[in-house]
Amino acid sequence: MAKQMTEMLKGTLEGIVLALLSDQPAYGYEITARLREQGFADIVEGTIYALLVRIEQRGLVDISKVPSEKGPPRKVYSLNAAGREHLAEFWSSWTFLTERIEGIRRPTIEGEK
Amino acid sequence: MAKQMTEMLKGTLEGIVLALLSDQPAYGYEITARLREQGFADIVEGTIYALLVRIEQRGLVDISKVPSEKGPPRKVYSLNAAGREHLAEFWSSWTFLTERIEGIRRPTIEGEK
DNA sequence: TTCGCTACTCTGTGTCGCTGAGTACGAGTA
DNA sequence: TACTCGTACTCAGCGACACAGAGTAGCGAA
Repeated sequence: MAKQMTEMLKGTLEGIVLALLSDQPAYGYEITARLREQGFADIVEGTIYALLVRIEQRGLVDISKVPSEKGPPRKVYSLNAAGREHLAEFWSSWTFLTERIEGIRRPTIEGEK
Repeated sequence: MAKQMTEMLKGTLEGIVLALLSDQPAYGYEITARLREQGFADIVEGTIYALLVRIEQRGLVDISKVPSEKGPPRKVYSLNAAGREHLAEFWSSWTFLTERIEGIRRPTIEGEK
């Protein structure tokens, strides 16, 4: 899906993961898998884990270790109050951006195609 | 509009500028002004010029110098064939991303708000 | 024992937007 | 003349983020 995607994901991937976590708690490997199902086929595992470390250090999530039947223990992340607030800000920024871009796209629709 | 915006603009700002240029040729200062009008109030001039240098080096735009009544000569950028193709790819990536994100947002709408 | 899946960690790299300062030109004003 | 103001572009350095790629570790099946 091209290198453009890599750049576009900067900033939005974090919001996407927070949104997933707001639906229900999850651990890294699971999040990666879920993203792949949802169409982000070439998301890199390392990227997700790094992102999770980041949002943990910022205090947006709570963590609990849960033993796994298969493999090492899971670090389960759940969104806390700060995380929900951050997510709300993300949605507001995202809405702002999409509205502007649609505004720019509109007059151009004839042009491309 | 927060630091989130800075990250979100990565990758998309280039598409936005290409879209503006596909509407009509323009020079740096003008593009900056136009973006500000359209709501991107705190876009930094230096960012736009750097971006223009980049897309020039990638051969997405043609350039002509036009004398200005007020100030230094203008570097007018116009989208060429490669640029239009790149723009089309941008729209396709953008559409992909917005669709996924809306798909994730939907089940969460109750949650935030 | 080896293979494969689960699950997480870590170091280094490139790209991008921002910061902040600088250059340069012309017109109006004191 | 000297000053300021608006136009127009340049540049060095910084921080944040996604990716590349390799490594560690646990478990079950062939």
